[in-house]
Amino acid sequence: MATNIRDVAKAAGVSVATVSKVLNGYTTVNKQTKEKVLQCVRELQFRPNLAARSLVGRRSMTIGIFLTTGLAHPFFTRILAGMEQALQKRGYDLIYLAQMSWSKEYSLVRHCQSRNVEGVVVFGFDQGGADFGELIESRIPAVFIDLDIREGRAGYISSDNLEAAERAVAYLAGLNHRKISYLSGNEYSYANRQRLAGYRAGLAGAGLAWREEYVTKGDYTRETGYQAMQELLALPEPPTAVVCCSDMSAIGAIDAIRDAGLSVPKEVSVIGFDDIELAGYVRPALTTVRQDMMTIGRRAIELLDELIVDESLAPPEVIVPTELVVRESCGPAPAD
Amino acid sequence: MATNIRDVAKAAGVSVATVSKVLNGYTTVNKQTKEKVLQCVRELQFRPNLAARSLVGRRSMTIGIFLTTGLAHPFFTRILAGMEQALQKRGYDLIYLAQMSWSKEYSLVRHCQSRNVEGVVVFGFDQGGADFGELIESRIPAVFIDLDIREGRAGYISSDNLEAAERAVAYLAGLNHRKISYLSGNEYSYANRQRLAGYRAGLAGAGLAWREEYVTKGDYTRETGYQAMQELLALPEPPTAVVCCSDMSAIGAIDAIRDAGLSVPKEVSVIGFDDIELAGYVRPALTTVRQDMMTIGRRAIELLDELIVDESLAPPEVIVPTELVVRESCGPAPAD
DNA sequence: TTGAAAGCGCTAACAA
DNA sequence: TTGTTAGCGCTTTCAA
Repeated sequence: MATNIRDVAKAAGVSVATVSKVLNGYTTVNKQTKEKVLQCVRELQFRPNLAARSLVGRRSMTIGIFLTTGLAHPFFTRILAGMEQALQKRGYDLIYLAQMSWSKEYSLVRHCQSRNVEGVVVFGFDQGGADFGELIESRIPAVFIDLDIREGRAGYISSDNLEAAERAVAYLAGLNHRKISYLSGNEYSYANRQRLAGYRAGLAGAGLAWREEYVTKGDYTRETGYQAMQELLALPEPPTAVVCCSDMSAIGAIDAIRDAGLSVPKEVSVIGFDDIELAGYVRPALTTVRQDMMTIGRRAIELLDELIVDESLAPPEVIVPTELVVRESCGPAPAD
Repeated sequence: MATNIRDVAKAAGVSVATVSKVLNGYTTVNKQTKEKVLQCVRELQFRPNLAARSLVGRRSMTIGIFLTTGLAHPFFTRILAGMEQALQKRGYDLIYLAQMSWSKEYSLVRHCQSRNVEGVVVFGFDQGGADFGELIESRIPAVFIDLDIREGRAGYISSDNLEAAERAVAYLAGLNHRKISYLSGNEYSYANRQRLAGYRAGLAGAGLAWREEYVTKGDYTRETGYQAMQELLALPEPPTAVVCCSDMSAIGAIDAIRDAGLSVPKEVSVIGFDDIELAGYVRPALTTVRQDMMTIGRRAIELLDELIVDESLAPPEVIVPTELVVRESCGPAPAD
């Protein structure tokens, strides 16, 4: 069986209370006693049982992560990798809340409580896709990724989508493009809405008019990217440049452009979004907006830790800068 | 605060013991009492506190996952996605054991015990890279992925690497290749060793001689793939076909072939391993061995569950079949 | 068929 | 400065 606090107490010749005090950093312990206890802890490789500890109201050092996107999300690994260092540094383990199914029956809050989760990271929800009222009310600290919820003890973190899209448009305008389109992602996605706003701002900044028909619908996938691009190309005045909501949709768009007998970037320039691994491998290599998902993951944990530690902390909002990665899919606007 | 068993007991007008019995499926409860209790549980959305439950020796419904590869591993997401369904179905949550650093101080066993983890899946270790003696001794159920440990309550699961490499060689031999090379991954990787053995078997099956110089060193990465291929091409009698230990190393090899002024598959055929997303996107698209990581993930959880539930179960060994995905990177051997 | 009570490993209030 | 003890939420033995 695992060693417990009584084994340590016995070995050190003190009471369990003393061991507990040493372990919890109380200063009212004699220095020598403390040393003795610490040594026994090391020798026995004692680790307090976290179930027992959290049962008495102490910290469980557990952070939950909750997703709907499913694990298949292209970013998930990078976010997790970013979280890893922060988790280790602050002593948390991450529990993947798999027992969910977003139904009436299921309560994320209950799940967290039953597991003594100290805080939760939520990722992959669209606006209006789920009701987080219960979570907010419960006052369980929460950090949302890519969803602008900021209330009670819940805050959020996301890339600077607005600025990124604006810059993408400006970059294209600098290449003399005047017919610039935006290939949308999921309509209710916060990130997509921000990008759309950035696109609009970029247009304005470049002195270009907003054209309803230049904004298509889609859902971030290659398939809808392909389809949307086809529609764009069928327009009386097709765009010469497209800002895409994701790299996958950009790849779909490029396929459509190619299938229409046109070339990228000669006749149409394409900018992706995300900079997934694929972006550098496809031909032409994608010029794209790089999202710093490692930083987002790391900061998410840091924010959550702050929310956990400080009950009265104002709900944070963190916007992480992006980077335009110039590769081969954009070129000067073709002469009319 | 969260509802507890006493709230339920009060609401149902029974004792906590009765509620507990209902919750744990005891049959010694009056049917009406049971109904009443169940209804209160639903209404209050009661979920037993798992910390308390596991403290009294009951199940924690927690499975740990432990990696050294780091999260960046290309398969990790797919494995996790495979695990997801099995976890949900069997009622487990997955805890990512982040507090590790493979040092003398750290004890995976203690970590598991302190978190009341019922079983652990281990992924990303090379043979001899770590000592799992303590884990085996502890009798904590464990399932290793891609590492052939089978002892006590620990078993493993992996792709059929041997058969896969053998088939790859046979495929190439069928294309009339007689100078077939193996581009190695990490020397101490179990998967790599199996593939090497498969390569050898394939050679034998095709009546080809083993040539020391046709087996290179590497570590699965694009960089070492590039380098190894360069060495191969510098040989007096360079191979006309290469079986690679991974898709990334295959991509590196293709780069090297191209940089040497040769073409794939015209002058050199290349087979990858894994079938990562990229494999279908590079030019030429990679012919490769597809590993079914979703199945590996799912089965890993299922195996672990069986080990947890049945104390005396023999340590399992599961080999998952692979599939040769034929794309564009292999062709007939060039005429001499 | 039900309930009272002990105890899992730990922390913290209180007493010594 | 140290130890005794109650109690966290739950399960389980034993008695009713």
